[in-house]
Amino acid sequence: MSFQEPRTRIQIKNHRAILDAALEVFSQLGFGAATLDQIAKQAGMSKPNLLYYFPSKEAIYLRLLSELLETWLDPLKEIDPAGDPHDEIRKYVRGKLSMSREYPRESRLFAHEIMQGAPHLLEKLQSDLRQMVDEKAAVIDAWIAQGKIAPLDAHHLIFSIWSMTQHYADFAVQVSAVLGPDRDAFAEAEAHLDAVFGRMLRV
Amino acid sequence: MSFQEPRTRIQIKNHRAILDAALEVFSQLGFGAATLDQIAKQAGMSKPNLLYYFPSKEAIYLRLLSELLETWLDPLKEIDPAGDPHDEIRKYVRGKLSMSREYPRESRLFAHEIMQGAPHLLEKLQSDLRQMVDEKAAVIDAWIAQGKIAPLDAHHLIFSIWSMTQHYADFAVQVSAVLGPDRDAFAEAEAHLDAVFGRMLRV
DNA sequence: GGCAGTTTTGTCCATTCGGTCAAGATTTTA
DNA sequence: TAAAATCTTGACCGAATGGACAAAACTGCC
Repeated sequence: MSFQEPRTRIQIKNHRAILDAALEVFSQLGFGAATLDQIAKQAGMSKPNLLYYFPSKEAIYLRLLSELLETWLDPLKEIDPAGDPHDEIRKYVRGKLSMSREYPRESRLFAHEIMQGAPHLLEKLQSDLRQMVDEKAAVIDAWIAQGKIAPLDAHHLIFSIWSMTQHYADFAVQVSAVLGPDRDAFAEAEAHLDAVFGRMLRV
Repeated sequence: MSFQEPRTRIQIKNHRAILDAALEVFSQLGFGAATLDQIAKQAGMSKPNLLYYFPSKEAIYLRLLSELLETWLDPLKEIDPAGDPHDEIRKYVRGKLSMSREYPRESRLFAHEIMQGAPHLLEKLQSDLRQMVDEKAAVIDAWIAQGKIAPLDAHHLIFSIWSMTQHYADFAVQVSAVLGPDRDAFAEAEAHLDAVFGRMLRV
């Protein structure tokens, strides 16, 4: 038996432990290379017990993905067409960078899924994500038409924000290898990205 | 028996076929999730035959990685301290974007390795890569000190170039899902990045 | 304290994994 | 053309994998 909705105290605790452990393992190895034994060990329980709460490895993965996509889109939704263009975009950049710092595992899980061709997510990307991006790109285009920010391709501007911010989560190992152990990558990144987007958007 | 250096015509052909097939499979699934059967099938030969040319799965992977790192660093090496700062940096950006377009599999292979903690590459990153980046960052800092380009953190500027260009290879599926099938992501990216770095570097 | 329901795990299973080996097929060489 | 060297593969191995199952341990309730 497995559970659509955890009810008892124990179920809630173990559900959380499993999803957290699975996030840890999947985000490092990707779906294919991760094993149930690793996840069970990380969650501090036996493999059969883990399968008492979730019907399969894929079910755990899908649960993580579906929870993730919403969280991932939230900062984009908050871009306010009525706000100050520079503030709104820089707020979005800061929000995405914060997510890379606070939720690097989620970022890497997402990156693994995309790099493998997004087998479980492609449809959502083509519908939900595309619609949201188109909508916000239209807002940016309107700001450009009003001369409030510099003329840039709105879709690619969004890609640039995604890539520069997620880089600090997905490639954290490389970043710290290059910067050395004494520099605070995220603190520096915040100042850097503030400067970069300030220059980029100024008319 | 396996071969340090392929000699005969057949060895050369099969070596190439195996490395190409392995690149295809590893770049999509990462090392752990890829299987020798998949690689052998992709290379059009039996698994034992594949293992006649390489001693192990890891040996194939390591060969790919070691060839890759040099290729990957080459464009950075070509930044010329004596050249025009704007030209040199924009040439580098264009070079990296071209590599994402022409060698997306190599880009994704590298990304997989880094995201898993760079188990086979960490030392090289901390020595070779770090040294090369420090060297070129010093060149950029000198340009900034001379007032030739805008004052930005040189290391993070390099990270920004890496992330924005590699994004079009590593997240190609997402990019095309968002842009739709009719837009040419790479052509647009070239114009976009030209505009972005033009604005970013202008004093 | 005892009973029903819940939670946990030891044991097992079929499949797939990376890799071996010996025998056969093919190519090269003399 | 025939021996020598190279190339190829079917059959196989032990280990690890995702998952099944039934028995045991634990929990909450009367």
